[in-house]
Amino acid sequence: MARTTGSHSDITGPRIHASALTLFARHGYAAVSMRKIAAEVGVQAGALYNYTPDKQSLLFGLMRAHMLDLLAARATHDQNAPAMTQLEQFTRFHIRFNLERADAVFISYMELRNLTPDNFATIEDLRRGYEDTLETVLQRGVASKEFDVPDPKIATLAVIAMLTGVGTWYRHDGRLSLDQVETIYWDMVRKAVVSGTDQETALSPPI
Amino acid sequence: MARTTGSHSDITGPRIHASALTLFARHGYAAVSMRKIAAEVGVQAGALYNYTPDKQSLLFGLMRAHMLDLLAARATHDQNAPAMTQLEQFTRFHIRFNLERADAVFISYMELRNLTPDNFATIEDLRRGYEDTLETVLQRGVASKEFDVPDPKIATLAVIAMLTGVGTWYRHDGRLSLDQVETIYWDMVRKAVVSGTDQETALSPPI
DNA sequence: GTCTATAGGACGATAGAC
DNA sequence: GTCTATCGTCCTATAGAC
Repeated sequence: MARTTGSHSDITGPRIHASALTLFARHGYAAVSMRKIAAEVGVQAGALYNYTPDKQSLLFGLMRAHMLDLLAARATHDQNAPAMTQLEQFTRFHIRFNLERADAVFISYMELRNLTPDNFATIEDLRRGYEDTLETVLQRGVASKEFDVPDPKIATLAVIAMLTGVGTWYRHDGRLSLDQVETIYWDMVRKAVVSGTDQETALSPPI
Repeated sequence: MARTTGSHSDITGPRIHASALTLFARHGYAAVSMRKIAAEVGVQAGALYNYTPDKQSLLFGLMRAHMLDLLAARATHDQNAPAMTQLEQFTRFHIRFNLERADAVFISYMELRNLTPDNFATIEDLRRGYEDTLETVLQRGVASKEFDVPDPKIATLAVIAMLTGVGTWYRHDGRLSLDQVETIYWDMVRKAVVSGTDQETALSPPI
């Protein structure tokens, strides 16, 4: 340690991404300077430009990598299981995956407005692809009569918003284990999409 | 119009708040300079300091005013109605109020990290006060057996996250009216907090 | 690949004229 | 109450030495 010059390409790149991720999540993209990222990594600001053409590309790269990770993990799930099984899997997966990557999730939501239009469109496409995997499950559950939702698209957005919200309050040293949290949310998600108890269910009467 | 100097205290103050609200929501607090706010208002940057001691106070004032508005509107609701009635009222109120103030809602959530610690604590207290009004409804509904939720605190956060999420996609010229959206969400909220249909309800067995 | 140095500009906030 | 002018600082990105 304590060397002040030399070649470090193998480790500097990942360290830049890790530091940028943490700092962007904590203070916001616009509030974090390239100098601060460099200081966290332990290099001078100019050295960052060996790894990224500019600050915008650094943000976009972090968000894109996160979305691709999310889609890749989601793609491993069985898409032929019963809709109820798939919905539980999605619920538990979304909570757990997002809590494990709280910084990336936070950035991918909060910093959308700091993307250039092209980059924004790319991230939005990826996000919509993820949402579509849930919407498909809900549609199939409606078709099989496992679920009863008046509007699968809105139900998709509602479920994802509810689950993503866990990230705003969950603490690993809190009173509930991750599994308990998953179970509580799964209970609410399941009830929300199945048939109601016939009290004032005025929506989507059977045709 | 087109006068370049003079006294405008009656209108400049509100215009500064309105411009700051819009710009902060669109680009983020850190990305908006005092010069840009001044340009939007139609004054020079120095003039802003007749109305706010600094940029931080401007942000804090917007967030505080929004939270006080929210709490004042919520305080007008009947707190002795049946829990089911109160929950429907909260659901529709939260969606409608937040959609009518999309910029303020967005800022009050996204810019928390740009508040000084003292200001952050103040806003957090106000936010918790609002959440408590819903948690109280859920607790009363559990006591009266109208609701069946294993953890009212988590259900509170889950419901609020789900409802606030409407702001990320709702457009006034979209395919659904505000009332339709409220009804769809109320259907999901109601079902999520009442008793399930006895399939795998392993949580909180009756004592 | 990292350094130092710097170009060229924007930033928050203040001072003093009117 | 608003203006012009400015202080001192910070910014992104680049150039050239090693």
